[in-house]
Amino acid sequence: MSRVRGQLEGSYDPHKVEDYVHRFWEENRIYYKVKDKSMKSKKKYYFLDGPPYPSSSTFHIGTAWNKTIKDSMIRFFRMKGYNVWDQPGYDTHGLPIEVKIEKELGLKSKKDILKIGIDKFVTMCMEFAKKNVSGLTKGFKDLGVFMDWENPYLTFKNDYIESGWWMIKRASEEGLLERDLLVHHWCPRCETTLADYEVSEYKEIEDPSIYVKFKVKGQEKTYIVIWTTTPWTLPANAFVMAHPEIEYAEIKTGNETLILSKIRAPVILKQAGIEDYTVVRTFKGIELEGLEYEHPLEEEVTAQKTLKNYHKIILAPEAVTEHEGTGLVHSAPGHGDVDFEVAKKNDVPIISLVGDQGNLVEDAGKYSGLYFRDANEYIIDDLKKKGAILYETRIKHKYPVCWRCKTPLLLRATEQWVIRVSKLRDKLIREAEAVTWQPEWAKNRFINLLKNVRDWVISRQRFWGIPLPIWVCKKCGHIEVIGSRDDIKRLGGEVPENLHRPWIDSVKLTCPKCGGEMERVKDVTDVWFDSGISFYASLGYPARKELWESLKPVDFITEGHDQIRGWFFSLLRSGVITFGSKPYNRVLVHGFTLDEHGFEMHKSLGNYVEFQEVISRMGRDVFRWWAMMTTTWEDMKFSWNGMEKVKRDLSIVWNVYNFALTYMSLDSFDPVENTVEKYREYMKTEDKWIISRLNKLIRRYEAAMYDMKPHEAARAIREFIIEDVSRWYLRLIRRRVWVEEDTADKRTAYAVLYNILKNWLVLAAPFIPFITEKLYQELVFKSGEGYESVHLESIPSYDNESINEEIEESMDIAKEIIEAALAARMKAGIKVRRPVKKILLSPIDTIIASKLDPVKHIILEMVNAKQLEVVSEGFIESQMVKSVEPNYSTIGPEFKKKSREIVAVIDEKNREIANSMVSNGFYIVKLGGEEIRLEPRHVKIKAEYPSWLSVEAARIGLVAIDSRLDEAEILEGLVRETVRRVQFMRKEKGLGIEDSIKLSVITDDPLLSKALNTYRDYLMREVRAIEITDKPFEGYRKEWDIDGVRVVIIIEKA
RNA sequence: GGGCCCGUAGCUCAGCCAGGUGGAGCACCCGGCUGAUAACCGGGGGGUCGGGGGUUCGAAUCCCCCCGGGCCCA
Repeated sequence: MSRVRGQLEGSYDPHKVEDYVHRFWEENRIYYKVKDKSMKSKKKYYFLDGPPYPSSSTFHIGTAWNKTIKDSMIRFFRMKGYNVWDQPGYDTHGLPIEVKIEKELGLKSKKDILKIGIDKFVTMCMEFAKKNVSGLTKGFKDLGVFMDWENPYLTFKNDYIESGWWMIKRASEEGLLERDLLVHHWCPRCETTLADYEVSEYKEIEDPSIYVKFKVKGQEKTYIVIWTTTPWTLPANAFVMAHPEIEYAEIKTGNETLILSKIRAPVILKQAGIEDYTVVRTFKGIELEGLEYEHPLEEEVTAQKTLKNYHKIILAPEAVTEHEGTGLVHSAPGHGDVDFEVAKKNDVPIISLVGDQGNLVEDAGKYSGLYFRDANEYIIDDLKKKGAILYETRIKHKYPVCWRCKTPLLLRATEQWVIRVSKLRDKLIREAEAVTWQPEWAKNRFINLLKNVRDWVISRQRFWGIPLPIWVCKKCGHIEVIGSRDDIKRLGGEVPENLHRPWIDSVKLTCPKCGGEMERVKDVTDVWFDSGISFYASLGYPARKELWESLKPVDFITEGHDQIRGWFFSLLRSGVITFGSKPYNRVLVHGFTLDEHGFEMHKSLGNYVEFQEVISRMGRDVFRWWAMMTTTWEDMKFSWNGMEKVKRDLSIVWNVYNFALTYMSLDSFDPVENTVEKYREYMKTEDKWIISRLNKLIRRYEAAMYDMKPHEAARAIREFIIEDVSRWYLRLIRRRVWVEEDTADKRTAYAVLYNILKNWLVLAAPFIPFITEKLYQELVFKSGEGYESVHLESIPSYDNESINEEIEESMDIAKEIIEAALAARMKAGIKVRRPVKKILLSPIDTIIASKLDPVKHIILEMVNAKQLEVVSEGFIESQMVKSVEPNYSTIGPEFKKKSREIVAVIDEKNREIANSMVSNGFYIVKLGGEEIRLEPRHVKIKAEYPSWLSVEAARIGLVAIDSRLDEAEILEGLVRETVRRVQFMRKEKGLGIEDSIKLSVITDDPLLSKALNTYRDYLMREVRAIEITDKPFEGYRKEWDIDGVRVVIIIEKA
């Protein structure tokens, strides 16, 4: 037989609960059972984890939020009957880990790495990643995240690398893969290119700022003026850029003519100390197109032999502004990104005159061998000698430096491998349009990014990453892109045990074209490559096809809004390259975690909070529920205060279940036997009401979860358990469950309470898995029903029939009336324990009166009144008593000496005067035979309710309490005061609620004696007394004062 | 410099999409209740709804500009 027999010890202690639940899950292998159940379903749900980067073994609060959102969603869909794919992942390659290892080993440059050996370096990177992966996994498990932690996808695994190769092969098959010369930031000390996202650090640095004259070809003493802060790029100058719309000026200074921006000219000339000049003419930049010039260093620089053929003005609005410079921009396509783009469009050769270590190359002629920044002074010197400098100064500005060694970077053209993603732009946009985004604005933001999509440079000159699967024939230059380990074998290569560098570097293939030896390109891929392919690579595709075939496409992903440009984009890009379609269907964007004031959390700012501290101060459920209640896609301001609130809420939840358990256990309530259906006919309004509320909750909750608004679901479950159950339903059924006898009414309350509490646990389980498990064990599983774990339950479906709008409306009205009536009682100074005779209600609408019937008993009990009377509109107001006060400021001046007597009359005949003023508008005072007419201006008319009527205005009308107490009410009040005191003493003595007592109440007060007599049975039942006397006996004795009446109470356990 | 998001009571946040007398919790003060009790309920004070302008009979809500914070890009 099943019956409730659970117990909760003490008050809510998150750590005790969570430790217990962790042990329970562990010992009973609950995760595996949940997973087994889920796997039996045919409804697939492919969730894909955005892999965190394991640069440390602990995580940020934001990461905890991220995983909590995922866990809650996964748990919901499992409990909804889906077969959820829940593999977590880690993004393990890349520079950040390389740097950590370099620091650990004290390495300063790329050369140092080569010195100790790539094999040793890469092995250490892998060990470092593994160590942190296991640390992070431990933390996520601790947070209660139910994912497949035994089988995470790790991007450094051979299988994963092989899946990556396949995509590059696909890109190559689609004609998207190319080797190209590209301008990128370069660190001359580390000897490597830096990806855009790595160029993030800037330093205040001093540089020359020079205005240089280039002589216009075929015109005497006429010059265009350019401005630069990097004189070392001048040897590589190819052309000059101008803006077609900007106004330029031709200016005569002495015997020279200068051409530059009209707006900038006065500023620059003033700086240069030239005051005597005339503006010959002004014109639009478009007129400058094609104007040829001579470079002042044509003789010094070897490369200028080629470049001089391109020296002319090219229109390039994207490169020119009027805010600084001269409106004419010197362009060195090998050392500037815009320059590079413009050069390509105009078929200008890309010539870079700086080598790997930052020294100018042979083609730089006179300057070859100089370090690029040192070359500045020599170049300026030469320009001066040639009279090519208009003006020279120095400026301080922000200049990008290497984030590792702080060396100033330079822009340089190098050969890189590129995937021509820009060719896929339209397809990317079309596919992105078909994705469901929450919130809506994320989609717009995403599409806008796609409109400006750029080609993808995938090669990096690094070590710890997926090696580029590209081999080049040393003999004929033929290129082979490898898509798998089998491809290596096919081309006569031997597959190394570890596919990373350096082992893969020594794999030689045989050229299928000429039979020559092929060598691998030394590069690895951009880190974004790794996580972007996770949608299929995590499943082992294409080596193993079935899994991806059966799971595709991804049903749900969620990450922070920085990943709109990051992972969401790289996934889509990879999806379109490989399969020509979007890899995911639904995206939920979440916010960032900021400090209490809305600023970024940073260890250096001192506002960083360790997640471990959150766990130890608040507990896992507290954090989870708090985080899940903040609007998912907005930034979350960290708040201890906010979590305190949630902790309190959880403590209320604990108390609610404790209440239920206490009484149900006491009465051996059998939840299997006593179902809600069985007691439907006994249900009172409050029962039907809470069931209606529950079904509405389920409806709202389910809609929110399917709509990817988990915060709405998390808030809804709070609202229900705190407001509807704890603050209302429980108060209403208290008296029903306190009854000692086994009544249908009590069983009905139990059946309903059990039902809503059990269902609530199931709904809340995805968010707060620990406390719900504990309470489920106590309330449900120990009662001999349900499943082994709450997480094996199914989300209940709602029943429209049970949603009863009429009852909910009635209850809302009842709440209003009760609230107003209690306020009215307070004004009258009558404690709730003392019954009152009557509540008067004067509703604003007759419909309200018609809805009172089902809730009348609730109103009467909560207000402790005997009667509820609906009165007509205006009735309560009509009870008002009018009175007047003399208005001295009018009486005095008008009546002078008679004033005193008139005031006396006003005082004496107050009511009469007031009524006359209201009905006639005046009052005649007879004073010593004289008739004096009092006008309204002489008095202040006041209207007040009589003292026995206490009135409170509510939205639904006026509510009043008739506070005149008869003896009957007084007696009853006295008994309730006595009951209260006995209960207090029982509690003090530590008696259980089921214990019976012997009771003595001794008093001299005749009224109390009478009360005790009259309500003897009631008193005995309330305090579970089996005997009552007015004689003293040995027991727990206490003297009390009940509103001035002395009474001695003695109790003893029977 | 550009795009997107956020700004509401001392604090944390609903309300904004769909315009109609600004809400909740915490904290503070006052009162009550009492076998959920280190809990709970009621009342009170507390607001230029970031600032300014516009649309409208009416704006926290819609539009524009500015300020502060966040993300992404240049």
